[in-house]
Amino acid sequence: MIDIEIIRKEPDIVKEALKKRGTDFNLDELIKIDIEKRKLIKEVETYKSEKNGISKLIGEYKREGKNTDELFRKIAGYGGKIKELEEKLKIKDEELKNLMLVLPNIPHPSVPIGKDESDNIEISTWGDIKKFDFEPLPHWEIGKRLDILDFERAVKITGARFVVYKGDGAKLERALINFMLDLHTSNGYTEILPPFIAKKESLIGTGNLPKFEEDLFKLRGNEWYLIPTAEVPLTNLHRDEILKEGELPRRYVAYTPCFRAEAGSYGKDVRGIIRQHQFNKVELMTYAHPEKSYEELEYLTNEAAKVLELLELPYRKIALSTGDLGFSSAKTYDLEVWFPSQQKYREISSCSDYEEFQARRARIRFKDRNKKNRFVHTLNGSALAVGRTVAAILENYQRKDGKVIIPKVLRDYFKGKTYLGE
RNA sequence: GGAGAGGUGGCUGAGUGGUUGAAAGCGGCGGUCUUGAAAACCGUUUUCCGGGCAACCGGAACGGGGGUUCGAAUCCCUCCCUCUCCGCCA
Repeated sequence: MIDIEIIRKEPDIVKEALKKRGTDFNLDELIKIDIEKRKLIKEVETYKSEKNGISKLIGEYKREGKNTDELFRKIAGYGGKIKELEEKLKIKDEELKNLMLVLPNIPHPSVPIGKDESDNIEISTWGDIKKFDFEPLPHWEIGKRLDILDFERAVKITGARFVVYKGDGAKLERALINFMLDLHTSNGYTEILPPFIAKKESLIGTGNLPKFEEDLFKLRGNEWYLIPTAEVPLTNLHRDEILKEGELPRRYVAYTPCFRAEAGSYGKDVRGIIRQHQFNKVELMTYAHPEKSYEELEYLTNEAAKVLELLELPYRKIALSTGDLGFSSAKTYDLEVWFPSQQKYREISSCSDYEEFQARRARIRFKDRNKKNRFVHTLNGSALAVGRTVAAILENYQRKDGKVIIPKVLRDYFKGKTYLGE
């Protein structure tokens, strides 16, 4: 949620932001409703104030044993009038809230303006793209050949877009999770193992609801959802809390599986483990001081990139354009890892600064030096999506003889073994 | 699944239908004292909304929603949640 004060005082900033995003949103309608709402508040509060005054007098008169008939005559009409106005106000208030919840965040000025992902800007690249003297196989072929990924049986158990990891495949997944957690916890992130189910309010807090319900797996009527990312429990860890200024930044890391309905992604990435209904991810999340927010975004993105560098996987860092930016985000960097079989970089991490957009929705504040309650800034980023990391390792570390080398930093987790599936 | 207890401010915990936004204690913050700290003492300390440059004024909130009443933390209804015991269980 953005600050309604900005809409009131500088609606053009918001309109400009919506235009940059290519979002169709009737801001004037929202402004109209806000004005009507405030008018109703004024009215109803005037009546209430008068009524409260008389009510208080009744109390005093009774205590002093005075006659209260006159006061009762005076107060008679107020109840109905107030009730009527309050009903109107409630409707207006709900209308306004519903609109505020589907209004996207304002992009940071540094975000490149563009209509979609084709306007994203490459910031940097890292690592040498390996030249193969043979045709590199896609990761699903390698997985099958080594007997570490089993798609057929996953279909039998559940259906499409699921996978069974087996033997060294399962071990690689587990090793990566441990490797990532070990790295981040030694760099100031506190490890959290949260619930993998979240309630509606939590998903409203992060911005997944009410707008993107179709992306989620819902359980038990309207109450529970499988988390689409650890961002949801991590951001709601401090929902409705007022933190101390000195406690910022608070940095958390969590491993969780992520569940996504992937509605509308039908022809995309149907093969392999790039796009699954369930995948593992290690997520970084920071509650930052507003003044340190963008510094923190760089720190967090670097932390994610470090994983790729230690795994010696070539990647590039891109800045998402306004047209590609997520609903809640003010600025996002994506890290994309090189996939030899596709001759393409593919997203493996997304690091975003939400500024106070989520904090406002989830009421996460801190008390500053002047004892004022202010909203924190929230940030998060994948570090990394584990399934995609497995895919990238299989493809980048494959050899002509069919063997796949285990990245050096993971060998300890494999008791010093050099190749997968042996 | 069965039985019971309870939801009040950062925490513990009082609360009579009428100056109770709420006693008291703890904690936090500021100060006095001290070389410094502790202790002691004094003061201060919920949040949101509307209006105002501001001082401030008004409204709202004692799990959520509804009701009774001129007036509800206090009475009634309903939903939710938490805890304890028994059963079952990783």
